[in-house]
Amino acid sequence: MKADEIYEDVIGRCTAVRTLRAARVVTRLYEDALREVDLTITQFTLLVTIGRAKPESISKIGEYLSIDRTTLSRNLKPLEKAGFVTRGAEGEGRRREVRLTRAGLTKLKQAYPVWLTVQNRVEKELGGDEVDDIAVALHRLHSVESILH
Amino acid sequence: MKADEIYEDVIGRCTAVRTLRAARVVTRLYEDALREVDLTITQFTLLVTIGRAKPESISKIGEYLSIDRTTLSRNLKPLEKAGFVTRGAEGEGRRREVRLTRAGLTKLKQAYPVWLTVQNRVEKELGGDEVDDIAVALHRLHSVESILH
DNA sequence: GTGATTTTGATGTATATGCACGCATATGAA
DNA sequence: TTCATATGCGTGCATATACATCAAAATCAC
Repeated sequence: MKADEIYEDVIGRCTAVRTLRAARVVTRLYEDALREVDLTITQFTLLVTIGRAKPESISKIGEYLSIDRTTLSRNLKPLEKAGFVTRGAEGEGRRREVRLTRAGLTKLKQAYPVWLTVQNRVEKELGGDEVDDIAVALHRLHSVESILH
Repeated sequence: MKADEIYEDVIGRCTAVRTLRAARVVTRLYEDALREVDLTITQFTLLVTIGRAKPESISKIGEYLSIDRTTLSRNLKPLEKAGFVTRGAEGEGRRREVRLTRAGLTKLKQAYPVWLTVQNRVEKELGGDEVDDIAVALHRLHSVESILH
């Protein structure tokens, strides 16, 4: 196969190229804003997910966000250190409940308006319908993983 | 604002949550396959981009892929070490042309069928139209960055 | 041509990501 | 009960990501 044909094919339709590039762009937009409240977008997401789900294990968080548990094990450390999240004591069995602390909730409430500003800006620029399309498409993509495995 | 309202709002429509989750899923799909030829999806993408664009600087690669030049500076190291990519000699000015070597092209040709298999599988599972929607939506998203900055 | 500005690049630091692996725990089978 | 299997967790390792900062080079203004 000609090299040029490979280049055009991959650049022309690789889903990974597009998705990863989009992820970089989106990450930068949200991180730019959230820096003001000293949170990364992942940390913000984790605070929300933990507050909402009160997960009985980090593995559960991982299922929802499609993050490997070993990654989460490390992602939680800055949040624990900052006192935004607590985990069940080490001794009580293997499963360790994850909980949002009062300080974590305070931080979340402080970060929410910042998130809202970026979110609204992104939706406005993309157009509501388009955001819906992305939502549907990405949700579908999320489901694909289990199908393929 | 009630905590529950924050949770539902963010989980319900955060573009970053959706995009990053999609990126993790997609990354895993492609990396699973490409492991066979000992490349990450980013490395594969870089080989294609460099081969095609023959970029006169890493900054140019970054523009196309929306990757920070400092990130690229490091991402290229494994590829240089493996002999897939060369850079203009250190002495000849600040800009250093990036080129795909013969070994890099060989590796790319070896990896292409592997990529093709995943790509076709993903497109089949998502459906062609849907992939187009994603493409359009993500391309639009890519443009947003410059609008907002 | 010289000086100011911009562009380009690399390193320090910190987070994010996940695989391989080993360990602890919980569950089920006999 | 005891052994085998499932599940849950953390560390070692490697890559990915980008900001702040410093240094070098290129470009522009005059």
